[in-house]
Amino acid sequence: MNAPGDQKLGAADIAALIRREISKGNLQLHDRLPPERVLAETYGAARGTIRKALTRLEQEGYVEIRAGSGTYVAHKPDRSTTDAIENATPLELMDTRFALEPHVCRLAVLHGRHSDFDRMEELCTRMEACTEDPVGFSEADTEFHRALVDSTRNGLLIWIIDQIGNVRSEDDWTRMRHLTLDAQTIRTYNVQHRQIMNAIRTREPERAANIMKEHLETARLSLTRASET
Amino acid sequence: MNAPGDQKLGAADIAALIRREISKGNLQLHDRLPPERVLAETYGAARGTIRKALTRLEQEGYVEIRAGSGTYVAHKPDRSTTDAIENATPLELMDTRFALEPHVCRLAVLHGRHSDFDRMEELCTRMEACTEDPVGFSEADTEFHRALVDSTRNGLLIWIIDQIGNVRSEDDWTRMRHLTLDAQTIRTYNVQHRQIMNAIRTREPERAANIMKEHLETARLSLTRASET
DNA sequence: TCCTTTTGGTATATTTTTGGACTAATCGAG
DNA sequence: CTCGATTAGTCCAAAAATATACCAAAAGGA
Repeated sequence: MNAPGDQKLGAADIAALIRREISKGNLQLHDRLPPERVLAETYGAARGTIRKALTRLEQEGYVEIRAGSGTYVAHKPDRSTTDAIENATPLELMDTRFALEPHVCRLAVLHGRHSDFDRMEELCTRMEACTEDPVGFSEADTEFHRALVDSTRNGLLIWIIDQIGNVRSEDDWTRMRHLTLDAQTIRTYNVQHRQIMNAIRTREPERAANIMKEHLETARLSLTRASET
Repeated sequence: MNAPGDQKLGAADIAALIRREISKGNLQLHDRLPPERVLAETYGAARGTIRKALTRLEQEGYVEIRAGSGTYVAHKPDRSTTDAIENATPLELMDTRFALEPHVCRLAVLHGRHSDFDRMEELCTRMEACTEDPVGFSEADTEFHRALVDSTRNGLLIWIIDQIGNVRSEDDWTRMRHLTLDAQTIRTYNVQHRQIMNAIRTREPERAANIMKEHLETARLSLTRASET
């Protein structure tokens, strides 16, 4: 494990290593870490050094030291961005989109500008030319939803949906999605996209939101149908 | 990256390299960077040069130099996560909650368990005891909304709302929020929370969502009223 | 229960490491 | 050539790390 090139580790280094193990989740809440004397050996340092590192981690709230008993993890791992999103199941993603996108439509009505809408209709046109090209359609579709949320001018929403979109563009999800994309489904989507655009143009927030819900419902059906195959 | 053909690096170059490592996150907060003598060797420069670079980085606030101890990173890497959320305005947060929380209610009806609902009602009781204690109420309120989203069992949603909640617990936002929390407002909130709970208990997703919308509308009004003061 | 082992807590003398400061020689471009 | 930056040394003092010993609380087995 310890390669020959292991340099000397100071208390700060060891603290950083353990802190990272905890943040990463390798050491979970209430886990007991090895005795100081063992840690000393594994890290190749003296016990006093380990002790300094642990004392520091205790002050930072990462661990709790109980005399005679041991040292215990006392800190929840940070759920990192990537973890939360990468571990999300397709259904979780779907539910999240169900929460966000209809309201995004409402906000688009409120805050969107003509130039935003022009761009979105341009993408609609592009999608309509892709009836026989699922991959091309999928790309344009992602861009469309991205443009939609952009038009809300809400940086937080944009960021959230961007994160979600990053997953959607990979893995099984994409593959599964492409399976469901026959010409008929694409035509349905295109109609819905146009309807959404019209509702936004005519400043009808609730109608836009409702069509988006239908749109997502259609997508969810395709998804479950595909996963049953 | 630094191929054998590394030409002579000046103090400014080395400072730039290290600065970049820190910004990129390869060197994280509290990490100790190698001793000056080692850096001198790895960068192929004399110790005095390294020293100049480090001194400069210290003045810029990237590192902290402790005599006899070492040089430590004292700068958080730019994280898009925290940036997007920390720069969010209260109104953006509000719109995002408007998107998420009503749908969270629907999902709570679908996926929540009795134990979840018990916990939420316990929090309702706690809030009702805080009519004259805005701070206590606020804490319980945050926990309530957290418990609500927990009951959806959707890790992605939980993470998103967790992130948003972390901001909400700080800064002007909290201060502004407390200003708006007179006893009357708290009573209104409590009634709404109870109504939401009832709708979830009786498995009425749309009713729960609608009451949550009202609840958020109330909160938004309080907010705008406060910001006009 | 009692006894042993394990574990953290403390103390201390010693050695090593590390940054701080200074200097003279060297290199490079204007 | 001159001027600035760089280099390659040296010595210093503070900080950290080591090695060792002993104590007290907790845990576990007989």
